[in-house]
Amino acid sequence: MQEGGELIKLDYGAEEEAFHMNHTKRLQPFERGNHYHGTYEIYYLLNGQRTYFIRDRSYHVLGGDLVFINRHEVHKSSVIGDPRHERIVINFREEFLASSLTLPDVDLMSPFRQKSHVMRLNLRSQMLVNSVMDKLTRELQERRTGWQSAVKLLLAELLLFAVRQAEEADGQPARVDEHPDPVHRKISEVVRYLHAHYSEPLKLETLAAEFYISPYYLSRCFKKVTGFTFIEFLTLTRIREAQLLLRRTDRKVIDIAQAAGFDNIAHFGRTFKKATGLTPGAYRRQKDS
DNA sequence: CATGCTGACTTTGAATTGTG
DNA sequence: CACAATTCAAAGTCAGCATG
Repeated sequence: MQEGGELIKLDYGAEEEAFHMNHTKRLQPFERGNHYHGTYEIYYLLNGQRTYFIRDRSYHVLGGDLVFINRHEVHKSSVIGDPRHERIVINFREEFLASSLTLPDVDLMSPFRQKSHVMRLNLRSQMLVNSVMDKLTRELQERRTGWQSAVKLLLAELLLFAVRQAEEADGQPARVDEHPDPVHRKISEVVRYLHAHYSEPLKLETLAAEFYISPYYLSRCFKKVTGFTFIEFLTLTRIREAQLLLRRTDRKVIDIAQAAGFDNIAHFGRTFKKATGLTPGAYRRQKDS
């Protein structure tokens, strides 16, 4: 991972903390490897342009766009054209707001559940977001009395803004374009296919045949777009489904393994433990995260 | 750009044995 | 009985290098 060209980097708190903000300006190409986590993420691109892969498609993100990524959603940003860009990333946990702020008339988390992950803002809205970001930065830097409350309130303000913005945009769809690169579109199709068929036996070769491309090419393009290898992605999808079923149902582990696409329990257990650190049974008994 | 080959590496499945 | 761990060979994947 290249680190050159960073001009501003403000980090507050470790990854595990409830709230985390990072403002970075880059001149050199930079790829943050694919990942997913239990925190909500707000990505604000101040200028430049990026490709952002989220869940099953690539977005062409421009300066002034706000991106909302739900917990556990797979995402990865990468270069498109000019590598220079400036961006703010905010991560926070559910409890951060929920534990101290109850707003009965609005659901602040709704922006994370929208159909489109990217919100394109007009200049006026961008100014508003900029000012909230500035205030957040200042609070985090100066840490004056009550700064933690101030951060919560500012985050709530940002989210409330997004909720309203989403409502307005509902009328006139300010659609964010599908990614221009045909390879990205193709891989989006493949990912959607995987999301629909993970419970069946799948291998690269048949998948490639399904989409009329060579397995070699598919393997490479898939990695380039999603940041995951084919197997990594497929396993991730299956494990997450299994986790869901373990949490939400009381079906037997064997059935769940089957439903998630593992036709071999031994292999399922092994893979599950590697991915989550727990055996399926232990995971079910824990029931947090 | 799309593809093919190769060899190192990882994943998978069946059988078996262990645990509560 | 339901689940977990281990072992081992076969099957599958993937990065690097090569090609039209």
